[in-house]
Amino acid sequence: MKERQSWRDVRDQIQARLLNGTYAMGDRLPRDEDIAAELGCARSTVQRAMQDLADAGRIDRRRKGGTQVKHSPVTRATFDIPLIRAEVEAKGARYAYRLLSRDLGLPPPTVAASMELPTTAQALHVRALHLADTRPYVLEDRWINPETVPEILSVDLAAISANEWLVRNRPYSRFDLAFCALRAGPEEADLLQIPVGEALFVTDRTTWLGAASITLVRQIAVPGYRIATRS
Amino acid sequence: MKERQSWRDVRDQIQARLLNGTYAMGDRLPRDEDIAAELGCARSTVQRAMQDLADAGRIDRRRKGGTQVKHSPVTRATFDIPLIRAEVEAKGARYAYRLLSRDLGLPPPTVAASMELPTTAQALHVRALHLADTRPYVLEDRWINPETVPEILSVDLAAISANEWLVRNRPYSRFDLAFCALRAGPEEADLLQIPVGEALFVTDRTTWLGAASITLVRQIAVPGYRIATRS
DNA sequence: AAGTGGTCTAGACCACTGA
DNA sequence: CAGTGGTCTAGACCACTTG
Repeated sequence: MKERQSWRDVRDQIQARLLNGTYAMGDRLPRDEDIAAELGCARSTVQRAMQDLADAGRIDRRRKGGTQVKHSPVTRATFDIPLIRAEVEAKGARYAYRLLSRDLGLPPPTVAASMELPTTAQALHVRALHLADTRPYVLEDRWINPETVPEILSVDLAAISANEWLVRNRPYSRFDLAFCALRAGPEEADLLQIPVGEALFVTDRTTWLGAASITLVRQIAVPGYRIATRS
Repeated sequence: MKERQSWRDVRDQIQARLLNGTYAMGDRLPRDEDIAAELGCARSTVQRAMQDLADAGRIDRRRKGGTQVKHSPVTRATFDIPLIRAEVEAKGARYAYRLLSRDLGLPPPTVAASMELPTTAQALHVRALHLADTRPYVLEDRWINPETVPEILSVDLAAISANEWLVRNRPYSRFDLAFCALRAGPEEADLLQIPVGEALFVTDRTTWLGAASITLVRQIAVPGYRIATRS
């Protein structure tokens, strides 16, 4: 008779109560132990379910203070950011890559600051174009920290993209990511073969190995590019 | 002497091995039980740590198949999407809201399809402007399913934004979210008080209550808008 | 059929924090 | 200082998947 309950079942039951108003906004929920007794499972199962709801931003939990329904639930969304090669191939197109430039030099102050480089430190500046079926797809502008990744200086970046080399050879421990929109200037328009003034989707990323920056990259996608939560 | 280990400690130790090459790409890791014995903790602690690494897209786990280091780690990023009011106020600006239009009518086919509405079903169409210190900040174009949320028809949407009313009165159980970039046409330019052709950051969201759609909304932000992973 | 991850349980103790 | 969430442990059994 007694059904076995997974923590996901418990979470769904509690979520149903959040939705149907049994637990309304601002309410304090019963103690985990009481809910466990009511639902006929162990307290740790309730705890796991509650942790999930808290991670999703729907409840607040505090020791001694108990569990409360949030007044303004935060919307928290997770995106998978694929390798560009994988993304292109998933669309059934042929992936190609073209190195535009590769120079060792002094990065601009904003870049140096984002990567936490000394002001006198040089970095490897790489510009490249990713193509889908010979049509431009993403324009990439990257700085690489040669202190963290000295091997990169001897890699043939015309043969393999910096992105893929890094992913395969230098796993990161942490990264920052941001999205914004950018108006195409003459240079972007020329390289992406689009009219000046088109709206472009931009991804900025900095990756770190411990406290040391690995690379900072701006990827500029063609008009129409779109990124969605994974279903 | 024996330190107590949290699953986060265990995760960090395993991650260190992924970074320093002890476990290289494609390698198979020892069984959870062996790692637990080696690190001096319970198997469930290792299991929790491994689950976290798997969630982050760095390892693959299969029953009987064991745990393997991924060849192409997936980058998985989490964003907090705030209420616009909260976002504006967090920047120290005064939030205001202006209703532009409110009509019951037949949504265009793309909207009806996204919301899974019957082709003959009417929906509430709301257009509104969010302002920061009297300057336009976000332009919102929204369709609301009156089957799911009949009360919305009698709400004074000039007094409270549909967004906030929904958040406070009709929690969702699921949502889809997508980002893209859009070139400002004459209408957006006029309403946001910007030049035609500026690049705008667009957020599209559909929310659901169970299998029924609640609302579909497109939010168009002023130039310079940026969204970043939470640190 | 056997090996490995997935999860639950019961109990214990810890760590906050509000009264 | 007492109440509540946070986490660990040891053991058990389940579920998948590979050989």
